[in-house]
Amino acid sequence: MTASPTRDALVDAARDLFAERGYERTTLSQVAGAAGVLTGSLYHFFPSKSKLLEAVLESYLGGLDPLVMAPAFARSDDPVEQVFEVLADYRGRVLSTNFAYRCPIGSLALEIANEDDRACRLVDANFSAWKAAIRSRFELARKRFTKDVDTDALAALALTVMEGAVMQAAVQRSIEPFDLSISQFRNYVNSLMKKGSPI
Amino acid sequence: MTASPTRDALVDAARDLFAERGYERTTLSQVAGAAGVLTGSLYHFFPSKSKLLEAVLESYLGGLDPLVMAPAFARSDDPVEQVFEVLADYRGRVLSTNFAYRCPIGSLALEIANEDDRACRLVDANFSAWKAAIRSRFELARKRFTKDVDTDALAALALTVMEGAVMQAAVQRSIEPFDLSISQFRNYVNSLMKKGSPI
DNA sequence: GTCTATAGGCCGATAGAC
DNA sequence: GTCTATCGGCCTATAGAC
Repeated sequence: MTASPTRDALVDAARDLFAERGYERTTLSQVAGAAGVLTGSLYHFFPSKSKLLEAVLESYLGGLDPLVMAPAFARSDDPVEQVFEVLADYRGRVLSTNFAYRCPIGSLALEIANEDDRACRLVDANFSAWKAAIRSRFELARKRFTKDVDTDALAALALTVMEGAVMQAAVQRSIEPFDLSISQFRNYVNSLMKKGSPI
Repeated sequence: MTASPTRDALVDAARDLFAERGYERTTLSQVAGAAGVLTGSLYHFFPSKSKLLEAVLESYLGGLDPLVMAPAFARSDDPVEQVFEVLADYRGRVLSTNFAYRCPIGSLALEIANEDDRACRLVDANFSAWKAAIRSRFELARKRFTKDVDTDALAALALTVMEGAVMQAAVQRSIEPFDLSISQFRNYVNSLMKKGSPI
């Protein structure tokens, strides 16, 4: 809401700590400390830990297009390939964190489901926006599919595959299950496309 | 290890509470209370909360075949259909819990990753056993696939799809993203099989 | 093996000076 | 808006009687 450097620093710190350690394990004094203030100041901006979580989820929503989609889309002119560039970026996050990466939205989703309705709705908004961005790519490629493709279902599967693949890579501390899953998804998308217009 | 009614009750209670509320949100007095004892007794069997978590994950491992795979496998003689019966059971859990169901192993995976090495390895063991059971079904159907199918990759994708689909259903409080994802997975598996031997 | 009782610490949140 | 100081509570874990 308000543009305040302290507020921004608090949200940034909370976002990083929630992603690294989870919501419940992160204490407000850790958040305040990482932002360079004390908890008294934190409560000036956020009346509760839960409201801070909502601000973090809103920040993810705002960062989706500029930080997740746009950089991947920029690396290819082929809309279908753009989808796989997004997935390739997740692969890069898994590797660059030495398999510590977990999707922060997915992790929060499972941690707070049935506990925090407002936050859950914001997770839903993040998922919906993610799928809408991916779906738009498949829509652009509609002419190259052999049949009428359900781009809604394809986008849901893309998110499903990303979440499941990232989760398995983290547990196994190996990129193998990620690559196996994505390669199968690619096979499937290829199977839907006319020959001569491979991805 | 030791067969003790109290110990069993503690593990059962912990399993249910961890699944419902997560590991961090569950307190040991809740676990003890649900098992009908006090925390002093809990510490007779488990020297720490982390060791109780390990016992829970071992109990999931022991329950995988009799509770997850066998009932689904029993409903069909077709090994490929058996895979989809397993997924259908997850669908049933999502619906019967009014969308509160989240895969307890996947939830623990994301909650404890990078926090508890021993527990993480047990999550890995659960995932590996799940994939091995599914892979064995695809192996039994090997003759019906058109090409040499990578059953390892297919099993990894099956777990990926289950985890991602269950997660989305919980967030969206709707079965739609689950069904969309599974229907796409079924399309893919069908596309790998010889015509005249559909699932 | 189960109990009572409690240690010791950290947490979310608040009050109020500046 | 940021600080100091602290409340009240709950947590994991322990000690020791029975």
